[in-house]
Amino acid sequence: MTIEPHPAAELPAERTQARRFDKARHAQSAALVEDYAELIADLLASGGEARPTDIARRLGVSHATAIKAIARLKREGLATAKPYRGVFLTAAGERLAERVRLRHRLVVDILLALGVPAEAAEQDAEGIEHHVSDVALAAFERFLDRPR
Amino acid sequence: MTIEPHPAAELPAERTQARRFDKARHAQSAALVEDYAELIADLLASGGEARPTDIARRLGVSHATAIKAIARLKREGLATAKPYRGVFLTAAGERLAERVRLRHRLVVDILLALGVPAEAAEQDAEGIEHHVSDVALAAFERFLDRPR
DNA sequence: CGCAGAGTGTAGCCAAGGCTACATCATAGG
DNA sequence: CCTATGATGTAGCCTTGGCTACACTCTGCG
Repeated sequence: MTIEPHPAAELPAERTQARRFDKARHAQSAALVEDYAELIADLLASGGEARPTDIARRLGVSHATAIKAIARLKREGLATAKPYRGVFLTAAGERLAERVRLRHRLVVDILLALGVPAEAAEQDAEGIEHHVSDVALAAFERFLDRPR
Repeated sequence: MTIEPHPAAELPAERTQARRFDKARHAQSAALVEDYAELIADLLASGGEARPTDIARRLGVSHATAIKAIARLKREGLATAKPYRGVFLTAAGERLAERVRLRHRLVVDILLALGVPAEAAEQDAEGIEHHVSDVALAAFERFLDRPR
């Protein structure tokens, strides 16, 4: 019975921890949009075209799943797509993609700097990047700039 | 092997990337179980008791949600709980909790070593820890052991 | 020119992980 | 001892992100 059921006894530590988990859950929701934006930007840059099937194949999901996600990007004003034409990013979408791309690189570089093998670094970065705060990113940059 | 829609055109890079996303999605699913196991272990260690309501409050979810998750832990052989008694961990559950605890600490320590402020380190670790591979953890350990 | 087949889109299903609302249990105080 | 109240458990709903199945376009080639 460590916990008081009373009102005033709300431990701040408890609330802090709860808020942390809450943020982590929210980050998880943003991750999908970020991944799509980054991938679409990548496809547009390299191949010149971003088609739902390509996106789906790269992400390892069905094309239907990709199309649903693309619809979400459109709803959020990040992408545009007319039926049977490719997908494109709005200005906001490109800004997001760029931020994500930079963050991804930075996370990979940090992992490499810590001695993580390249393949593992790429793999882990895919999951980690969505949970790195701006504050941490800034720290990463400082760390890489000023080498050991 | 999975289904090739068209034989020769399957780029390995594409499959590699798809597999990475797939792993990240799987990690996300394991995260919930890990968080609960760690928290239950923590409550048992400090308070001596892990009650659904406490768990829910700490994680910032409703007690019903916590109870559902606890049921999952039971299904997976990680926890035991009899109605209206607290929750306990099986041997497997404790092993998991211990691994998670160590990993959490290691991630926080790495973030601190990189110059991330303490509060941000704790926050970010909550999300990051579930995506750090064993290979990366080993690298983190080496990095911390041999100080710059 | 027309059509086969790949690409695209739609519909409907599922599981997971949230929630609220309600019902049941356990227990501490009066 | 018995009841009020907080803790616990159950039911049912919602949303998200997967999937398959099916229908519709587009287009290159015969």
